[in-house]
Amino acid sequence: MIEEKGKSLLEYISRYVTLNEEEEAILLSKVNYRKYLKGQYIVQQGDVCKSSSFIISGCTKTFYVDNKGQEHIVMFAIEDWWTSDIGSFITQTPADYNVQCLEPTEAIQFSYNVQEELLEKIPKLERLFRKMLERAFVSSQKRIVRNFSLTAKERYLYFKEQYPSMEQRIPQYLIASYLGITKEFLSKIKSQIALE
Amino acid sequence: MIEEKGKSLLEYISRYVTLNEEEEAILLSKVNYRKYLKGQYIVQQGDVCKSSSFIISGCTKTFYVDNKGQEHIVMFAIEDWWTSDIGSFITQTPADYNVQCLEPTEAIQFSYNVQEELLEKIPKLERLFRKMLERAFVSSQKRIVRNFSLTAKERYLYFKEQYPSMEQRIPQYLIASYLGITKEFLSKIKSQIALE
DNA sequence: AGGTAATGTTAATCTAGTTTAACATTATTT
DNA sequence: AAATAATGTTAAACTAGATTAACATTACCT
Repeated sequence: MIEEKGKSLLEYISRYVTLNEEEEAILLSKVNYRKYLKGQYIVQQGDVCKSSSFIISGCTKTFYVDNKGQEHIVMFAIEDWWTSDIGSFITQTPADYNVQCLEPTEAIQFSYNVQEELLEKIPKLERLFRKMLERAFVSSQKRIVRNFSLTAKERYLYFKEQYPSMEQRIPQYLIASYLGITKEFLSKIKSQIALE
Repeated sequence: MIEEKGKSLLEYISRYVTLNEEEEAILLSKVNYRKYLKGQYIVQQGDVCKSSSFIISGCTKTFYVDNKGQEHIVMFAIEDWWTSDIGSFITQTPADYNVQCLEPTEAIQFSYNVQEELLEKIPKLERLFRKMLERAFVSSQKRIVRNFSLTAKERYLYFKEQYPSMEQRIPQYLIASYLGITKEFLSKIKSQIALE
């Protein structure tokens, strides 16, 4: 089961480090395959995030509910993306974010202990995670800059261009939240674009 | 020279991984100590960022000049912080950001090649960089959330509380830029706080 | 197929933060 | 000590985006 499902994960990993067959087998023997229904939570704000998930199929939203009860989308994840509340995962303290499935979602999960164990057995994986984090950090920084230097319309156009497949699958009001604007304003932007 | 200056770096590293004396010596023999005057650039937008810098003393700003000519502060760095344009550094492509010294600044620098070499000789360093990046990524994500869910005043108060020493050393108009507001509006916020 | 919940639109009013511009204060240089 | 540059303040007019509320459309459930 995992062997078959693990294909996309191994393919992903091979972009960063080269594992031999034995190492691949060890890895797949330790991780967990898990299926979620639409609407189910992978992580809940307040719980400790026990594992980080590599998405095989489906789509998730990561969001934060502020003290006024407002939901703010932090990120989306689709096939071949990782998702978790990293802050909670690395410190094993309660999560700030929720990760919820927008579609039926299949994931391969690394529990905290398994990840530690794997890093010990296959030290090459340190390099994998380092490189993944480098990229994640860079794109997070770039997003901060975009949020400051672009208007809402420019941010929307950028999102559309960068993640065309997400634009189709995700409701507009969630995209608005990701962009940091209201759904009404996104609607206005779209109609404005339409008659350009 | 490096031995003496390297103390704070080794201390910093020891918070993440344990190096033996030999490893510490190798590390210090490979890195470079460098002094900058106030106003000098460590990285310039458009150049490839050749090294990443650990600050021993002083203070830097990382900023981005957008296509309207506006400066946007991405981050500040003081003693015991790292700075560089990581995106440029890891891919060895032209930098998006400038890193400029706000004070006379001393730094220990890891060139790209030296970092690669060190990672090979002291694999434990993979773990160090992974852990540093985990923290950097988490705090970057948190900043995105703050920018969405807090008002300008709340963001300013948070900054003051988190980085009291920076608040003293850095001109208000740069802090305003970091917070994503104009200097005039920060001035207004401050006078409003003053008469509360 | 019909009913309900989820998603999307439009428009009026409002507000947090911007812009412009003039002036005040503090450092830095000579 | 004066002159200049850098930093900080105030206030009026303006705008990007929020809020509210009513309505339209689409998807989902039985």
